[in-house]
Amino acid sequence: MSTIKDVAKEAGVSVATVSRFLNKSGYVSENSAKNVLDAIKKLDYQPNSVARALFHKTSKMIGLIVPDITNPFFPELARAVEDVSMIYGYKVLLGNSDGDPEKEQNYLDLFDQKYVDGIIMTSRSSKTDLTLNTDTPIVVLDRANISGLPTVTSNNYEGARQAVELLIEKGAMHIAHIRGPREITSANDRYQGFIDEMLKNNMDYVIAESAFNLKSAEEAAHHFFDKHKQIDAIFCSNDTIAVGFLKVALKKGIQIPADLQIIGFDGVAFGEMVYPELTTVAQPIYDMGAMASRLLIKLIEKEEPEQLLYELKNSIIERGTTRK
Amino acid sequence: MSTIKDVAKEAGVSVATVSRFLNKSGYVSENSAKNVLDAIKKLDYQPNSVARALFHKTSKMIGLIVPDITNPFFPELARAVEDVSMIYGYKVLLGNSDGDPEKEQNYLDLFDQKYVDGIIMTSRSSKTDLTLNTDTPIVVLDRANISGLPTVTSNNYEGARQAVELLIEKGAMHIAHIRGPREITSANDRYQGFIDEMLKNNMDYVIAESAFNLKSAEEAAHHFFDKHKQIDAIFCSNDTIAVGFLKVALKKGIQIPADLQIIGFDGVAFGEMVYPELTTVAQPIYDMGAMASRLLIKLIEKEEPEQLLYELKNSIIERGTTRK
DNA sequence: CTCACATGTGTAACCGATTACATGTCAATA
DNA sequence: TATTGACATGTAATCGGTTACACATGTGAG
Repeated sequence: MSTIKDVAKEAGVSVATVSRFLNKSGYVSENSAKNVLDAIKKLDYQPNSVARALFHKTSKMIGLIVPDITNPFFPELARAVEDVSMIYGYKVLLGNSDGDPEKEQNYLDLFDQKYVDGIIMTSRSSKTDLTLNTDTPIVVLDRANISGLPTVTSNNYEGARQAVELLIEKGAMHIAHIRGPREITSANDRYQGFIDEMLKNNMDYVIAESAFNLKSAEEAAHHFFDKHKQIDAIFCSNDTIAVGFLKVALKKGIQIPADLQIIGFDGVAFGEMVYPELTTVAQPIYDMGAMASRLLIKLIEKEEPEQLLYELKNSIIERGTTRK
Repeated sequence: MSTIKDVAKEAGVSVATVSRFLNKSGYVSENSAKNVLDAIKKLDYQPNSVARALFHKTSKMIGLIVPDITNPFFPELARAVEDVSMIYGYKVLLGNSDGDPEKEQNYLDLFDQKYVDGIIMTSRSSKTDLTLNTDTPIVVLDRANISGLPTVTSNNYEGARQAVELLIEKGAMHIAHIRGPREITSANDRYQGFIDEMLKNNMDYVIAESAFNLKSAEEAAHHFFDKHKQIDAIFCSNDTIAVGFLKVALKKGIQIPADLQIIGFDGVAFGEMVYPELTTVAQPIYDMGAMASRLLIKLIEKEEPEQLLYELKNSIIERGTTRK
């Protein structure tokens, strides 16, 4: 690897001139410019971004913290973040936190040491759990409960409401909701949206609970179907739960969607892999990631963003687990 | 953010002493050590890793290039890489290449500029497509065709063979293989394993082809089922294709596994989400990622690794798309 | 009583960039 | 002719660490 000194020597100028050439700052004569350019090509020189980072206290990197990249919601988010960051010249440092505030703090510290320019995190921690370095802008994604920080979410409440509307419109009489964990804001919002819309329609409902993973969902489903024979529609707090219920229902020989309609939440890719395909309230996952990146980059570049809270709209995708 | 100078001043010693203390190198008196430690705590000092990186030409980061983190195979790999890297104190810089050699090259260059200590890449490019910086160790994952580089794969040929064995054992008489793209080594190996085992058993076979995505698989499946009525078992080149065929078969009212058995390859999470659950040749995805990290870290730390090619074993997971 | 060596510490060079500042040339202007 | 400002370039300080080296001091061996 050649350095700016090598280039300077090769071009017969000082390092300052090379630097000015590279950054198009200050004056460089045409002649020098040519020599420097030739030298750069000859030596295959690439400026060292660590040295730059040290001087500028800036790394052109953004840190991304997700609970678990293995959870199908996050790869798409991560992809979006990377895609738009890339456009603006930022690279992505990835961290999995498992939702553990300690791991989150580790990454936060680490990111600061590396002079990342900004951080995007999906977290259920509250502001008080974390020591935030106030010079580094942070955008919070999906779970909107680190109060005061710029946030990108979707309207979970409204999405849940619409899910219920759809089920009713499709003739459902006895609707159940499988809610997600109580620590997760979005699960609570979806729950509330469900409740409110049911009450508005004067309908009775059944609530069950499951974690956001397949195993937990299947267990819940087994219990559920043993107990509640009359239910003809289920709104699940996310697609994983929905798929778990779908599987168990199929196994029990329940006709989907004739006897039982199911609607999930998230709009994650595997909703299309199951049969019947899963009807769901789709979050604009990619857009949320892209939005978060753009917001963060505005913050980094000290532009005034229009808003600090972006709540994107969900849209219902009707597929095979609800009636035509 | 406080610097080593602040700490030195606070502790009443020179920066060299602080540095020696931090790195446990050279001599530091007990008294100085105590003062330094107090100062560090008081100032909440964290050494700046950019400055360190500049001096050491080392960043404690490893670069990970995957084609597309959105492809369900890679999150688990990425997770494994991050988990073991973390243990050894390395962080992960992520890049999606979309299999494009130009993007791969971009990340490679970028990683060098950032002084990453090593690189893990999943790539179908050949060594000649890429300009590799020879000081930075690289481990290639999954697709073993950048010849000469240390590699971690699974035995695709053998896995395919076993898949055929299983189908025959389960009474399949007319077996088809849906092969993956010809540019992908692992798809070719699986194809070859299929062919060889079929010939060995003196059986006729049908070959069809599909890209590794759901849409392409479903299209292929529609064509396939229209044309080949007598087929009673299908070995698919990966789980995505298998799920696509499963869906279309179910839609056509084909009984699975009674009339048609299906086996996939990869062992990706959504194989358990469909019903019937997908029988598959499971790659030890997490282990492969972990192995690649450990191998890379050995290379980084100039330890002599035992081997340069690790070929892990696949294992068949019998689930619902093959007979009991 | 020296000498050798372990212990302890500070000064300054260095990693590879950026940039403030000084210096110098040259043409246009007063 | 003296002054000014645009153009051009180099020197050296700086970012925040690490470490070679020089220079103490103290202790035990010969």
